Amino acid sequence: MNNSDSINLNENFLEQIIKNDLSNGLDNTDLRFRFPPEPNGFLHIGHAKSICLNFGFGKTFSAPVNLRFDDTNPEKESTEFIDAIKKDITWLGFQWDSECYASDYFDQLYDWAVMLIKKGKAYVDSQSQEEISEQRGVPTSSGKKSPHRDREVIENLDLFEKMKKGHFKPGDCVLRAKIDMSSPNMHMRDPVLYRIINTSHHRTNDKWKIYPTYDWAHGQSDYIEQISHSFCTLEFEVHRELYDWFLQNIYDEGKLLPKQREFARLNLSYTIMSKRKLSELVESGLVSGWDDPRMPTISGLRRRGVPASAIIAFCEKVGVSKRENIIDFALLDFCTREILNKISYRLMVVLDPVELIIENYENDKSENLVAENNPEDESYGNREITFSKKLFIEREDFKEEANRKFFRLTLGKEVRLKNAYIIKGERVEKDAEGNISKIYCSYDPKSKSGSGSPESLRKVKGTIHWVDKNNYENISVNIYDKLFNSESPDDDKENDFKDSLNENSLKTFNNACAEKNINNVEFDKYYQFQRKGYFKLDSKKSDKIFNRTVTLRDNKKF
RNA sequence: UGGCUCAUGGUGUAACUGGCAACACGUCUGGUUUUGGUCCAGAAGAGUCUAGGUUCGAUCCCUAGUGAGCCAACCA
Repeated sequence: MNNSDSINLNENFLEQIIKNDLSNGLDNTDLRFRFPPEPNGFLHIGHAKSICLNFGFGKTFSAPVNLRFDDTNPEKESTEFIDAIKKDITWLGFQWDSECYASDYFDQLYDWAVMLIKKGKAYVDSQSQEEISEQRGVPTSSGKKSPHRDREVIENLDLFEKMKKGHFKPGDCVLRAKIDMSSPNMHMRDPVLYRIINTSHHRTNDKWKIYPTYDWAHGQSDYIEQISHSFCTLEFEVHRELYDWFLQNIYDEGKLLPKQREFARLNLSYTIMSKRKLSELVESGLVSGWDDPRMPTISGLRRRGVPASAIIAFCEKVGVSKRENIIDFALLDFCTREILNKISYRLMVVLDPVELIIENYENDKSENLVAENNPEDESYGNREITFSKKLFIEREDFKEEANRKFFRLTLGKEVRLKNAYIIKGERVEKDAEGNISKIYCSYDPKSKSGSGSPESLRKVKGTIHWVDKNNYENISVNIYDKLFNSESPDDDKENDFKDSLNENSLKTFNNACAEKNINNVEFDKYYQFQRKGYFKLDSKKSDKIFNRTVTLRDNKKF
């Protein structure tokens, strides 16, 4: 039995719905799913949940999954987003069956609208948006009928034709379904099917002056593609009655009727998932772009160094239900570390260097030492690092005096230099401000790592990393922290979500010192800077800028 | 003056559809360890929102209440 095939021991309620339909006569070959993003922004981790869900069903039931762009609003959409979305889904490792666009169905949608008019189930309303909104009323009491509700079919047909041909300005009139102005469901109070928009569409250009609304386009697109199960998030639950009403009115005998079902969207602690708000961060320059490593976008996580497999594992662990939820970001970190621990190459890098001088080491001597590339996997092999009298160590790895919980370098105590020798702190030198500028130590020449000597086997209380001062490379390192201070910035109705932005979410170390092997790093590989966390090259262009993906798990107690 | 949905350890999901609540993250102990990582062993933490009801038996079914979310864009 293959582990990866046995992850989902418990099936979620959506899978139960599918299986139930199957046992009630639906043929397995009728199964078809879809992922329907609007191309008005980049995909985020919440979309990843939906992608894993739909494409996951595609895999478990051997059914096709369409990628459908819900491009019904040219004022907000663009091809830039289409390309980004396709890239992200591909990177996650999923393949769609057909690449579809709601805009491909505009002609069919128009014909169906005409059909509804002829059946007396749709009419052109020439009132203002304000008037329509006012008549719709409030959920707690019934609405009022539009004065145009009972226009003749011929007049409606003529008006709708003119809307299409551009005889009217935006806002002059809309096409509405004639349903029930007293329904307790606001979406059934004569919803709008078409509105006039004078904006060129990224795919149909200037062909259309009228565009279908979400409600009129989505279910019908599902129907055209013969999607068996249309899964969406909870906020669309109240749309379902309308979804079904439309389908009943256009449905052909013998064809499959798509079924909409809803699940709870994903929320991650200390970040936001609203595309509108993410877009605001990008446009205001508060982050460097949609792929800023602090963003919860798929592209941001990718740039930060989170592998696709970690995102998928995360989505599996999160589960699917109808409960409002806030997932602890620690779960994402866990999934990331679990993967990275196994696949990352180890290197030694000192982020905040202070000089260490070994007093009893020969002045001009230099030696080559051996280090493992990945203690989790021998096949990663070893590498050579150089060692000499002067080194850099991490500033925070030394304290003149420390309690016994401090396992690093102090005066008079021994500590091991990773892959090298055991040293003892002797004295420090300080600058005019009192900051430590040099640390002097002595080493035990017989304690060389891997030598097998009794001295090398001696137990010392700690091991620290280091870099040879005579042979290192200078790099820049971006350290990230959570983007927001509030656990749930989306939920704060009182304050602007930007008020809780964490000003310290990015800290850059420009003087980090890395062992020379840093020159061999590859863009598509993952690295661990030992004791400092997992790191990823920021871009293909620069080989000197690294982003910290996540820290190592930390149990220190001092 | 409404409709729909949800309610299980700190967090997220389970519970063979009625048989005294399981898994993961997190937390805490201890062991191993040349990364305070990994790995290994173990612990604490909910009696399932409340009140009734059905039943031999309720997390599960029913009723009422409470709390939370969604719905009044020509956004999706």
